[in-house]
Amino acid sequence: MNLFKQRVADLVQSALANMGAGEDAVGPVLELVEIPPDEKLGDFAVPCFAFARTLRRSPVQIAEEIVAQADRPPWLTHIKAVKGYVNVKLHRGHVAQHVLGDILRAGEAYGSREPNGRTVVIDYSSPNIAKPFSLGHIRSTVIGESLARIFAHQGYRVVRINHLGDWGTQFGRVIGGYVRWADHDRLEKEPIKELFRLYVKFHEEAEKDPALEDEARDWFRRMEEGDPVALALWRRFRELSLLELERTYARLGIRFDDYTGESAYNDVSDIIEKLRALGLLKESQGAQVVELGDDIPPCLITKSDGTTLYATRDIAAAIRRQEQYNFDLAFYVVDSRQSLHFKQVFGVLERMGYEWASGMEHIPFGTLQFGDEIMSTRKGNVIFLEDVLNEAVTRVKQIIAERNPSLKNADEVAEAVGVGAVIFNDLVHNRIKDISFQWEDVLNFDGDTGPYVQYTHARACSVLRRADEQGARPMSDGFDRLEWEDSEMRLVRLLGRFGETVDAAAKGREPSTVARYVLDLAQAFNGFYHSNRILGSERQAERLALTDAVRQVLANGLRLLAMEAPPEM
RNA sequence: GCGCCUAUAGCUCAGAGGAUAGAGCGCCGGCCUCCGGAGCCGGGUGCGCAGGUUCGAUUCCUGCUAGGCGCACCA
Repeated sequence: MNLFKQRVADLVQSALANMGAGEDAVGPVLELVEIPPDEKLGDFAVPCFAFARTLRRSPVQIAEEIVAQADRPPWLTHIKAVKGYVNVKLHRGHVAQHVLGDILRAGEAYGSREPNGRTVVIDYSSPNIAKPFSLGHIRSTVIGESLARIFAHQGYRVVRINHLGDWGTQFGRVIGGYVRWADHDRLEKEPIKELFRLYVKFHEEAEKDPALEDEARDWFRRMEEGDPVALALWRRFRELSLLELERTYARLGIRFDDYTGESAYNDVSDIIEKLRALGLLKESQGAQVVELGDDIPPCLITKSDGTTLYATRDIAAAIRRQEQYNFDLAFYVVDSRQSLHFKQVFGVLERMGYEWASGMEHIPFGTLQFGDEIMSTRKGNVIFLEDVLNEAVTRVKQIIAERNPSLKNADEVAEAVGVGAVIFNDLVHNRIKDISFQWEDVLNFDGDTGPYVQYTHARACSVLRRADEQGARPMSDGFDRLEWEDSEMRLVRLLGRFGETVDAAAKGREPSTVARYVLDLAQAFNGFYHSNRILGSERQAERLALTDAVRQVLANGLRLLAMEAPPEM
């Protein structure tokens, strides 16, 4: 639809020029073009209030003059001045031909852009290993993956990075717990759960006996110094955890390109040397810091005991990523509570003189809350992602058994729909808002949910399948020669907005824009479906084409959300 | 104390300066021997408060109120 939007802008622009108001006087019209609130008014509208000052006439008059001055090209059927707006209706056949033709031609690539030669590296998910993958991690994981798909669709080369939390004092605690209380049988059978138990127990005991924290710090110091005993334990924990993690990612349809974790950056002496050489490093209370001006607190580079901090490793990681991938943009899909941390990291990189630091961006998201409490791994107050996925899949299986017992691949479909429900429930929310996790929301599949969208897609597939069985063929060309009805055009217009929806999602780094769009499209199609006959109608061929276009765009949208689109469910 | 984020319908949330502010959940009432009822249609009280910018503010700015979060050796 951008094509038509541009045409409308050009039309009005040249009408204004005829009236003696060139672009230098009134500015670009394109930015003003909008979609009227009521479709009866037209496809596009240009408000004329902004021209009133320079033209020294009322908006109502200006709109009328524009209408009088404007050309009447064949793609336009109606141009009218209403209360200071210029309202334009497009030739329905031209629009349908443009939109449906594009969808048919592009298929999976509909709504995408040509490769732009730019690279974006996206750091997301990045769980602490040796802790279970809790529900708290799902936001970063699904938002990051969706952004990866959206940016790939926008023509970027995307590098998916999982910056594993495989280093740090939490391993000191796990080792501390391991040497005291390990259940070796259980460690073999349920490694993650056992390691987690040790971690939680250690944390609880340390609240009673603060000396334990010193012991944990000591274990971590030994790791950093290369102590073979500490490292062997650490390596085992890491391997066990990674196996579990990869199984979960497989369920979510995610494959990372780079699993370089924090442990790769435990030697940051070169960074520290560079900071010192640049004169950025200052000593403060025994620690080394970089000062960042009056607005934000200094960034801590090393602790007083000489060990490194998260920020230091993030700085090292950023430099390595730039060297390895030569990125234009680097996203960090991380909890909004860490925004100060990223300001500090980016600030240090800028002060180090790295121009590419301007392409670094923290993509914050709100906290997932459970009831009134924030989920805290330390307190053991967590819900495991696997449990949520399993509950959702079980619920889907029940529904399939009730309503579609003859479905083939029922288990596979239940997995796609159950997992999709969980993903969608997260992505449909604006990412910056806090989400309160409710079982009844995740396990409800009516209304604005993933299964609703998938169901609509399956329904469209079902219609097309039946048509095929009857030998009915969708129309494939010549859409411009038809008279299109209101209800059909409503769908065509919506289909035509998919590309700009993906643009907006990319620009705002906001997957929920796509989630909202697929809901709108599903809703519009279901409305159409219930009030219009497709098969057996006089308009069967064009409505089948419309159905196929809806199927395609829903599938494309779901894919950008990292969801499956099963043809039956 | 300083800083960041949030405030829209009973609840969960859309609305990135424009014409009567929209969905879903829940509640009530409907849906054709026919393409999938995880569906469709109907029913409504709302932009936290006060200023400002603008032809026009739910949207931008300032202040206030309320909630959440962060602020040196955790990540």
